[in-house]
Amino acid sequence: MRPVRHLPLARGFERGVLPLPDGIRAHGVQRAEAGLVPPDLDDDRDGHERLLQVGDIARAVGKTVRAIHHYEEVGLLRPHARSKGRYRLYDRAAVTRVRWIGKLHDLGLSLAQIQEIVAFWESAPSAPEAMARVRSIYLQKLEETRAQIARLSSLERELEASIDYLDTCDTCAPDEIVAACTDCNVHDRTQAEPELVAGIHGGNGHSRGGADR
Amino acid sequence: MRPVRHLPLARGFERGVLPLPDGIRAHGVQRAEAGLVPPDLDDDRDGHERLLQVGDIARAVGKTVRAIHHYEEVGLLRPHARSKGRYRLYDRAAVTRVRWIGKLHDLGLSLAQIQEIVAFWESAPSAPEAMARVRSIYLQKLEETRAQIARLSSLERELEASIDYLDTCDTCAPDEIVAACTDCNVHDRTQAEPELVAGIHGGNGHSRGGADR
DNA sequence: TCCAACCCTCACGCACGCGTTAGGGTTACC
DNA sequence: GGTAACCCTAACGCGTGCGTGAGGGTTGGA
Repeated sequence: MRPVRHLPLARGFERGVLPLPDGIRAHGVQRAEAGLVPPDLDDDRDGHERLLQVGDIARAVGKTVRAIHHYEEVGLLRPHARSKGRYRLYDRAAVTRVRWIGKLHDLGLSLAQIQEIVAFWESAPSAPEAMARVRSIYLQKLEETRAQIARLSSLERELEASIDYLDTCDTCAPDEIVAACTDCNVHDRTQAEPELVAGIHGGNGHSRGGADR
Repeated sequence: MRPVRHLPLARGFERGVLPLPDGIRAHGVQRAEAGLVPPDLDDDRDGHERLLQVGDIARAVGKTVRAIHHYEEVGLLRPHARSKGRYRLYDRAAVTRVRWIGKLHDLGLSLAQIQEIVAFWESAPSAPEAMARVRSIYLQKLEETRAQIARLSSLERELEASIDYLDTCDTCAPDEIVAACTDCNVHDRTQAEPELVAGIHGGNGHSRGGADR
């Protein structure tokens, strides 16, 4: 049983399932007005591409400056040039690159794995070979993604069933104690309790009289 | 920009995207003949439920013993009893419980968040209230799960498009150098390069002649 | 010339979910 | 009573993907 790669869940909903105690709040989301690149960033009148600073990239893709730096540290990205003061300067391909990194990451690849792709690409002997390799990786990811969608769809159905089931609890006596849920009788006996409901009670030791074999 | 909860990807496919060098192999998967509980584990002739050891639970749900211990450490699970020699003994509800934990975890809840649910449940003043709470959590998760499915489906389409696109590369001259891909002309010019393809080349510094503003 | 807003390079920190020794008892069958 | 297969507690380790200072330089407009 091995560590398992993960796909990101709905961003922004992950801070806790019960209300946070007062004073403990997830802190602000940086000033990422994502998607916007300074309006005059297209081309210079000399036809030169105007270069972007790291903050521009970060804002354009909705990541932090630190993240961009980190991608560079692990060999996923390199600035096109440096200013005299050693500021990193990027061309617009860098934006595409960082978005690409984000998507592969969303697909469950670790940064190290993405780096493998980059390294392979850059050292590939011939173009068709490189493309074939990438294609096969994408093909595998496609399968995995479909499998993941299937798993999530299954969980989706379980959630729906559980929610339906829990709806019935409204009719339970309002002063009923939770311990009684174990053998509650307000539910339709023909339909088994969903696992997502059954798991809540039971399995935590105190079911019935203790036994010592 | 905050840490992001993750959903597990296809289990078992996450070991690396390029072939592993000889001798470096993902290590064995424990003897988890998952799903099987000793055949005579139902009930005792006395009507007593036969209790399970931690290893039985682990095998039944496909987790490691260490994981089961860990769930106990974080307050998600308690053995029904202990043997004279302090072995943990579980009833079968524990199997359901651990599966439940696994599913919620798959849905992107951290163990701490799951624990919040357990804690709330166990201290809830009334049954309908507890159920309502759980219901609302499930409802939220349902939405997030649907959003995640949508995101993955979108990535799925991107993968498909990219694979199609890369298919065309077969017709490229077999000795073409990868650097030439940047302005390759074997592809259908009417269709833009997918981002999953565009990100591979470019964005890594060496595009055209260096500039120093 | 001044200043706000950026950017630079270290480098340590952290959350999560267990893996992995290490050292030593327990069970149950033969 | 031997032994193989389990189980116990305690405690450190790790891989990932950045967050978060600290201390200090750079840019560019007013």
